[in-house]
Amino acid sequence: MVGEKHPYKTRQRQAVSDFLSAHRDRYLSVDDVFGLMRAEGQGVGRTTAYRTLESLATEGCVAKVVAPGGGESRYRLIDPERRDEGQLVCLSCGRAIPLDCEMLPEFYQHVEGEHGFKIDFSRTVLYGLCESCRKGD
Amino acid sequence: MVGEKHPYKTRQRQAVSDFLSAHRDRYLSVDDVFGLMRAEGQGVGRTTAYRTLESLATEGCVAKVVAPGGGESRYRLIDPERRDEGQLVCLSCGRAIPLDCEMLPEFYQHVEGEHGFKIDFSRTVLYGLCESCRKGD
DNA sequence: CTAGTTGCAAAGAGTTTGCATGGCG
DNA sequence: CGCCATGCAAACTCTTTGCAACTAG
Repeated sequence: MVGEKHPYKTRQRQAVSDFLSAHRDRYLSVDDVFGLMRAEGQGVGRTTAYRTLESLATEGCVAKVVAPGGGESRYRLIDPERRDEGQLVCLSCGRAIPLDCEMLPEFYQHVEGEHGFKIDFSRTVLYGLCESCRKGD
Repeated sequence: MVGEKHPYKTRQRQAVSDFLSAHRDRYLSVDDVFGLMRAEGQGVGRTTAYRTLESLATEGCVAKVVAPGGGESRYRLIDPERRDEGQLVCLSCGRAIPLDCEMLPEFYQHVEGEHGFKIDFSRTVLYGLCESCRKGD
């Protein structure tokens, strides 16, 4: 299970963790989690979905970001195996693509050093169009 | 006036444009616009404030940015004179800061050329901690 | 048994929509 | 005059909170 820092291990918390784990390539809204889990017969209350996702985000297991236009928050399990900085999300297909790029820390440090702003990449998403959507559309 | 693509030129639209123009250095919430304009005797309806700001953002004259938790949106007139593409938002104080940085287009082009992903900076916000919050906290 | 967890219902903040009125061209 | 813009009130969306019932340890 993902967030071990909790006193109680409940069915709901386990189920949300498993669900996130099964959808690592997407940022999911609370309603995605609520609705899809219910459809799979692994339902949890909406309030519980909010609380569990929020708590996993605070623990640092989950990246929480806001949708491009505003509106709902979205969550994605952080992969501890990879240096999980830099997430690209395609505005067309919605897929999250990890950006493994040597220029990223450079950019990161430049903004911190020259502009005094420390970017938090677990809260930041670069929105745009992925390669296949640019060709397809 | 800022957004010339509209059939009618109304007092309200003019007033909102002028107001944004007089506060180019700040990101304003709808309530800032609504409240401050009213205080100055240049009031517009709240609905009109929403509609005008949204329309200016769609036209590309105005940058729209959402608060870290997904709270209110904030708007700022884009300065065509500057490389005005990056939007920083502080996770602690919520302040939005324009990023005028020569490295930004470089980074942008690198990600497009080398990683095949075309970042849309009008939809992207970099979240993190601003200078004063890093010192203060 | 005790403290943390759940989930319904209600409250809350921010935003959008329906619709009658008013103003631009 | 026709069409679009305005603005009030109501509806809507997303999220948080109150609270009684439940459950892991």
